[in-house]
Amino acid sequence: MSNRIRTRYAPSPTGKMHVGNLRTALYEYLIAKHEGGDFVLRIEDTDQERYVEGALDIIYRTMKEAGLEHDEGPDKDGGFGPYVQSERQNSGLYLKYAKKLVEDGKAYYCFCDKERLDSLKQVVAGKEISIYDKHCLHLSKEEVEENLAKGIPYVIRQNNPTEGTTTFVDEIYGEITVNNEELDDMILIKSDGYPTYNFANVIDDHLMEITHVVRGNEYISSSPKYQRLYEAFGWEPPKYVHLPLITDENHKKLSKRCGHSSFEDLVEQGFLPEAIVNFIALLGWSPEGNEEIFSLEELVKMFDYHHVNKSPAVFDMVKLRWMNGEYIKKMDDERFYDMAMPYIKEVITKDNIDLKKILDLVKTRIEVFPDLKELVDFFEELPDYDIAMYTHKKMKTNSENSLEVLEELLPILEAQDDYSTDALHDTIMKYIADKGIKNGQALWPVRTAVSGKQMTPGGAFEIMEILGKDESIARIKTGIDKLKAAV
RNA sequence: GGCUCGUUGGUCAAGGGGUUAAGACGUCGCCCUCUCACGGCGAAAUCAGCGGUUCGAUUCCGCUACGAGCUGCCA
Repeated sequence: MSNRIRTRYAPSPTGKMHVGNLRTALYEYLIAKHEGGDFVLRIEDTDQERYVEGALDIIYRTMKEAGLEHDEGPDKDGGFGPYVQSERQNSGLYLKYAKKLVEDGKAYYCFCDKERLDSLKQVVAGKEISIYDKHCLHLSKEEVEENLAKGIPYVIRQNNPTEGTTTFVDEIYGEITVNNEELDDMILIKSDGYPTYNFANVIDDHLMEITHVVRGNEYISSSPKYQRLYEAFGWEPPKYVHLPLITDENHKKLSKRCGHSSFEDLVEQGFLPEAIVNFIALLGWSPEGNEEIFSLEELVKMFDYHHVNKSPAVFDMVKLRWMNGEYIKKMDDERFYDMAMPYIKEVITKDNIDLKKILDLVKTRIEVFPDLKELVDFFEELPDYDIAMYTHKKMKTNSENSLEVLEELLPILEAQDDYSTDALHDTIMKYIADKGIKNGQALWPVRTAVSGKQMTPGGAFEIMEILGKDESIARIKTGIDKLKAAV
């Protein structure tokens, strides 16, 4: 075997891609690419019951969007195919290896039916558990042959010792030892002839020469059994890298219900793939310096799995939002316009307005695209605002002096045709200087009149430029009317 | 219940016998400013608890508590 590093991402086609799985895929990719190795995609579809139509497309699409390009996979033969377990199964591959274990006494046929298995179950602490009692291990070779000949459904189970201990080494958690009496005789081949994940994964990882098995923490307690499988075959076990769990804010496993458990959900909520990737890379791992914003290429350069954390990490949406905002701010304008346009069109339907200028205003003010809608809706239509908004202590404005300013400014603005930000700036600042007032005393009422909002992206000049002369004047007149009616 | 793993501010985390216990998000304050942001500056906030080892434990060991995972013919 060569020293070339090979990792694999081995999802089941059962639906959307969970962020925990995506992080696993990411780390597998990073481990391989950091060393110039191979990243393999293998589809584990041995459970036909859970197969979901279209799930395969989701896997391909998600990996593509996340930038995790695989070197080998169902669509890219690298000489270790097939890369789909159901196809591998067709050649009788798994059964062949299972039979080899049977011959060596490391596995055995089991003909126990559901009723007998159920009778083995017991309820402990409110949970149903069952440990197989090795009943069929004691069948004679003749009895087994006879049952097989009769066509009685069977499974093949691993034959684990009941004494002694089994130890395996995890790159993150170190040496882990368990008593063999804890090892259940897990099923290797199901009665439908398909292998279980537990078995197929060992066979395929070995056959595909996977050097680093990276997977979630939940497999750690099964690993001693895999270890025994490798030993039974006389194969060298891979390096194990078990990753800490990602939890929700309540420290519970991320569930489908929380709305941000899958890559798809996140994208739908307006998050950028590269921000998601960047964020999850930092869940359970941290680089050496103080930087936190990294491209995939940079992650490849810096990633070192030896620094992966042992403890679970909370998936913090607030920080993800911040990070997404950072990506938006750095995004080049064209891509930003493209991505933001569908959202702004939801709230602004008039066509005599420069949407790109509005988007420029909003770029540093949103963390996620849908945020922009409520920021810019006033461009579409002046809200029916309360004139209390004209009163601002710090600006030293109130209804009376706001009305005065607007009435004085109205003819000046009506006389002006150049509504560029610069021109507006010059004329209004001149008015302010001549009158000898603070900037805010004029600018606050004007901004309020043209926007009808307390807070706006951009100031009075920018808003008026975008609105244009007619609409600006109309809104100022509306402001004057509102104020007159109240004074 | 059993087994396994984990526990540094609210969150992500660095550090690993002697440190003022990094940094980031968030929070709060100040500056900038026509508002909101951006940007800049600053502050509050952490070693789960108890024992042990040691001149000295956040760091090593043990126990407890809490959390999580596994205990499927799911992966």
